[in-house]
Amino acid sequence: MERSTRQRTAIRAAIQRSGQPLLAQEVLELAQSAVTGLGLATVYRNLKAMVDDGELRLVLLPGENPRYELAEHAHHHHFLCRGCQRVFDVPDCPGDLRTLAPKGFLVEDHEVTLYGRCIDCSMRRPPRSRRAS
Amino acid sequence: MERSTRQRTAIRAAIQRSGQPLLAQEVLELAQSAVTGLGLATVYRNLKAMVDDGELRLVLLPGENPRYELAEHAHHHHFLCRGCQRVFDVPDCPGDLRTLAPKGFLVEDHEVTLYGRCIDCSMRRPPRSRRAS
DNA sequence: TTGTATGCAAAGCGTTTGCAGTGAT
DNA sequence: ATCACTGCAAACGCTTTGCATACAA
Repeated sequence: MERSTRQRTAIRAAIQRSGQPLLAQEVLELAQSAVTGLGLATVYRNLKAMVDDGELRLVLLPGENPRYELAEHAHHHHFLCRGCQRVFDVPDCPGDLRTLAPKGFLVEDHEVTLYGRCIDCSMRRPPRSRRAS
Repeated sequence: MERSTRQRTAIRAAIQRSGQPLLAQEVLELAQSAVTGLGLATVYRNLKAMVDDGELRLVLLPGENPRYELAEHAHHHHFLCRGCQRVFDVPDCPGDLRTLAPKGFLVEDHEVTLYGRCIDCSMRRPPRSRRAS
């Protein structure tokens, strides 16, 4: 049976309050303000359990360590800000990408990641150039 | 100055012959047939040097270890086969994805990964269902 | 001969696991 | 009183680095 602990409550609250996909390390830091002495292994174990429960979703971006977000939202993608390294939800989806694959290949899923500057960082220090995307 | 060694030659040849993005471990195994005693550290050092030279391109897919491919081709994406774990080039590109991002966000780049079954695996053992993509 | 490249082993980094002790039920 | 959960430390898988030797120039 699954028990309700201060640790799990703090971990859930940290992700809920942040509103963004978080790294395990970020979850630890946020949750430690509620539970001093919280250990990283506990964070990992709870994150894994919550993903298995379907409460959280694993957010995997190319070359990035795993992040975790609430599993509320439907199919969506992510935006990684090169200024602050934060990840934001992208509610839209380019739609059917099946036609991109070579003939005879079956496309079951797709993943789209956008890179650039979030609204905060684009106002703070605009990039000098931007490749077309 | 950069030297031409049996090791580097074998590493380059392995990637050229395979025609697919390869993991460091896969490069090692292929190149070892030409250079017995080849070490993994040498593979990593050469891959890194060749990426810096612009000869190779790093292929980062969500949740996957880095792969390496020849830097010949223009902008393209990748298809990861769930049957054989091999990665294939996807020559096409959905095009402009800038409009997907929230207002005020600057999109500089994008990455698209398709998941499914390659032509070999789709003929060998067709999947029972396929989500729309 | 010179100094980059190599192979091995050790170190790093993020994540997972073993274990004895803690605490929710 | 149970037994799942916790914290710590050790183990893991992949990648990088230190160091003495080998070899391309």
